[in-house]
Amino acid sequence: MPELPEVEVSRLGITPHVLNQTVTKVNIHNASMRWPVPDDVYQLQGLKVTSVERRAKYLLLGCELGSVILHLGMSGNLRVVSADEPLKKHDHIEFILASGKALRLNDARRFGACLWQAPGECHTLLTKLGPEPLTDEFAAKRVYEHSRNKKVPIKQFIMDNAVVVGVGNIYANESLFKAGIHPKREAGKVSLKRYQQLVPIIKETLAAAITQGGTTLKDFAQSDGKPGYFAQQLLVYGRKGEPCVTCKEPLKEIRLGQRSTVYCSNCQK
DNA sequence: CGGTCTACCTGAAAGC
DNA sequence: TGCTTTCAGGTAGACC
Repeated sequence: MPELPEVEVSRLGITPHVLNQTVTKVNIHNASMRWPVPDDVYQLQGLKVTSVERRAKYLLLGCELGSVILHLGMSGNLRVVSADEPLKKHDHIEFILASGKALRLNDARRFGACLWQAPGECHTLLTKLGPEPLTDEFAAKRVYEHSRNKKVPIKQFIMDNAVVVGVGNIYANESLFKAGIHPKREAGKVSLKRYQQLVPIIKETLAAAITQGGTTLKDFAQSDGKPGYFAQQLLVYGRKGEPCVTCKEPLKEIRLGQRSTVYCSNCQK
């Protein structure tokens, strides 16, 4: 999926097309996403989109009757196209805009979601989320304290939404490499000093990826269809066996929580 | 409670 | 060449 940078790039891309636009029609071409898409989503029809926000990897399109919640899963992406453009395979949901354009959610694997949240409500999916990584709430001291007595490997720890949201497999691998921390190290045994290095690195890595338009591996595209360019800056992800950029040792790969984990055994301790 | 594992789904790539 | 297996950006929910 799109990790946080890709979702934020999507938000930035669609906002000028969607914000303050009236949604003339909602088309649900395939309602079987991760959860069935509720008919509530049709409430957006005829209303103006008054906000386009992001919480973790969720996007929220607000109107006076509530908000549509979108999640891109592993393979989802959002595109803004002319409404008369033919649908592509896996274009499951579309929001036709008064401007003549359409916002389309394409998601081959359908791990994504489209849900509804009434005004003043906070969807249960959003209530248990930890701090946003790009805010001051995500601070080394807080993460350090949260990590005490945790035996889980540091990589899985920073991918836990209760610790910090939005850090997925790519950026977890990248951040740990830059911080020189072995991905398997117990979270509870990482010192405050090392969290003080890691936390800013996570923030910088995510921020840089947003600036680059995100990471395009295969599915992800920006809302105008162009790829993101951060993949060119990946130091370890997808580079198993290739030389470490620092010491030239071949990078190793292990599996943690069934996710591919690439690191340098020489530089990461 | 904390920790681990499965399940959801399509399609590209690797393996045979 | 073609069939089979593996793997992929996520994460809720089941299970121990």
